[in-house]
Amino acid sequence: MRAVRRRVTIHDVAREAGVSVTTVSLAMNGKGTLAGATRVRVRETAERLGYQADPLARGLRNNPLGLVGLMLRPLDSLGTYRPGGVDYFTRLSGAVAVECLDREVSVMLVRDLTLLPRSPLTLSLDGYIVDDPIEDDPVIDLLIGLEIPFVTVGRDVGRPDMTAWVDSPLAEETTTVLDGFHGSGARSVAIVIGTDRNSWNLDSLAAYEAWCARRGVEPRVVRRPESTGLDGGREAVRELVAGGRDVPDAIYCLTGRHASGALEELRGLAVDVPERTQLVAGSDSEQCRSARPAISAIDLEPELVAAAAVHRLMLQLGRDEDPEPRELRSRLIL
Amino acid sequence: MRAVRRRVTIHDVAREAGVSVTTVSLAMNGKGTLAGATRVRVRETAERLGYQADPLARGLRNNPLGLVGLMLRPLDSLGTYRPGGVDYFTRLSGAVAVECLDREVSVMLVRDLTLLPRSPLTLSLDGYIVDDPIEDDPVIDLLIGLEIPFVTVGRDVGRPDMTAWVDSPLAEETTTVLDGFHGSGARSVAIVIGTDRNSWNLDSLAAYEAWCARRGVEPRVVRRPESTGLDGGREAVRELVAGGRDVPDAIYCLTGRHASGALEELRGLAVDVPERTQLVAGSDSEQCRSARPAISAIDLEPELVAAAAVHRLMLQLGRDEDPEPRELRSRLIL
DNA sequence: GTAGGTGCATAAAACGTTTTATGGTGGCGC
DNA sequence: GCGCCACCATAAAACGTTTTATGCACCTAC
Repeated sequence: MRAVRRRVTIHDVAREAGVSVTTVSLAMNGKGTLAGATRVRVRETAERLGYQADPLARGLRNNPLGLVGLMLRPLDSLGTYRPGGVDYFTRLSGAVAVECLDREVSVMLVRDLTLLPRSPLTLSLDGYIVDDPIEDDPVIDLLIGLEIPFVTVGRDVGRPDMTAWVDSPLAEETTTVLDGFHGSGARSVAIVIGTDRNSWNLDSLAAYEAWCARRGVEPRVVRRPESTGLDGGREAVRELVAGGRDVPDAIYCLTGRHASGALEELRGLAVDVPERTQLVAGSDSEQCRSARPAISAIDLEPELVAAAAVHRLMLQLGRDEDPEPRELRSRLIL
Repeated sequence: MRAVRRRVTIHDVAREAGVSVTTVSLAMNGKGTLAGATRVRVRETAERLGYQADPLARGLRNNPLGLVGLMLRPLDSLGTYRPGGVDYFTRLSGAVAVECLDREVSVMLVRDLTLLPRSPLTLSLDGYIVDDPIEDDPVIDLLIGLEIPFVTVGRDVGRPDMTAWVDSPLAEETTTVLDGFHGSGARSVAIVIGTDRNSWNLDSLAAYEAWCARRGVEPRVVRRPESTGLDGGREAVRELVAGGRDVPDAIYCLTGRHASGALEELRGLAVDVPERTQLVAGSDSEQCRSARPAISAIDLEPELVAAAAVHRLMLQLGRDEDPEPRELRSRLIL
């Protein structure tokens, strides 16, 4: 069972080159005051022997590991890492991995860091990408306390001074959807949002309320925990029409699962979608596409988000050079 | 920049509990001959201080890191890790990560291990999952040489004696698709496959040829490198009809990209799909779903594949207990 | 000739564990 | 009272690096 794992060590190189291990280390890392010739000779020897420093041993001395963590906070609060019909997270993690590969860095998916026992290595990583932190996220406190660099996707709304984040233009997206509703005649427009206090929910809600005020439309807001899924969507529709109130002309559900549940409930009420009531989801998923009729959704383009987030983190880690600004967008899928 | 990274070490626990570091180590790992009371006291102290052994330091002594690698060989040979419209890989890697999280193990995505420089840590991992190895895959040679445990998804067709693999029932899938074609009247049935020598291509081809022989149908096989994408699909159709040959009644394209290209070319030839010629893809992707008309595809259910592969690997690593057999299936999406 | 550099290389400590080999104590049989 | 064993605990070496502090040799200036 125990692997022999006999690698070429720094001692082998030192012996072969006739110098001390110190010299090898300095030569390989371009540090210290070594004669040019020595440096070259050592490097050639290392090359010849196929020497690569053991990252674990380096890591022991607080050197970077070439490994960053990705934390998907909504999945933490969802209580499951099996996101049925939530494409966003698999696409985001895939895209983050790809972006990092280009830079010789690897990615690990990491669960809520505040839960013990933590899986090993999590505190030894070079940095973190935290997707959709909640307000005053304790995970962020932990990272700050440990002085581990990080970038968030979506703001931590409790920390207005924090700048290390990237995000999609949520306000624009929301406005676009709502304008779309209005343009096709909808006058009573409802929004169904989750209960996690992250910027995705809060910024969307704020944009909705601002839009309503601008258009002189009465806001109709329903909240259901993200974890309620389809049932939550159904309940939301029931709440909207409770007490004999009108069925809205349009409903904007932030999550695909809520949208999917809402669609079922509307059909149960014999409401035609989209003829009588329009329905749009704030994030795309298989569930939306396979619903009948298919539910229009916003494609958050997690690939772009990932590229921006990784770039931002690599700048902090000193692994990317020029800060090349990237703009994020999103796109409505009909 | 340099983090202080002052964690609770084994020395802190030893001092606090009034014992030696050896004792702490033995107590935590359940080894050695310690008095029960001592063991309990040490563990309580450790718990109280929030001690968790540094995985890097443990790793130095050849202990497992709690980290496994995932290698997606088709992406290596595709030359890009940005698989446009290839859902399978993002879904698989997401699902593998999820399965591992349940076991307190993390996953890294790793590029072709035979390419230098290797990203750090890759040789220190506990094990690997290798997706769709090619025939006599050099990566497998490397893993065997280093005595690193691994499981493949899809067989290495050059190593019939190797048993550490899981796979979808490719032969069944192929037969189902072909029977479907035949049942709806298709008599001339073509297959478009890739050129990678992996079991996905080879087993599908073998099943196709067996089916043709059984049905007394003349095989029409076209090969195009996976990397040719849409263009390859178009070329494949042109090759099928070259020299004035009949347009097939049905075409089975293994990759979604080839299918997508084939669809375009068929439309260019004014062939109605699916009325005149049926088209099915061997793996599902966004591209298939968004094509007009949408292309039917096999859903390989990477989530199930991932569960099986991870379970298999964990058995090898001694982290899963009972070998609970899992069967894989797949499903046709229309 | 001595003091002070400069240029180059190295010994040894440190990082946080695990493991091997050794030590001490007390009880038991004779 | 001695030898032996069982029981428990520990010191020290080892893992493969990086870094700090030190050393040596030669040169230069006075």
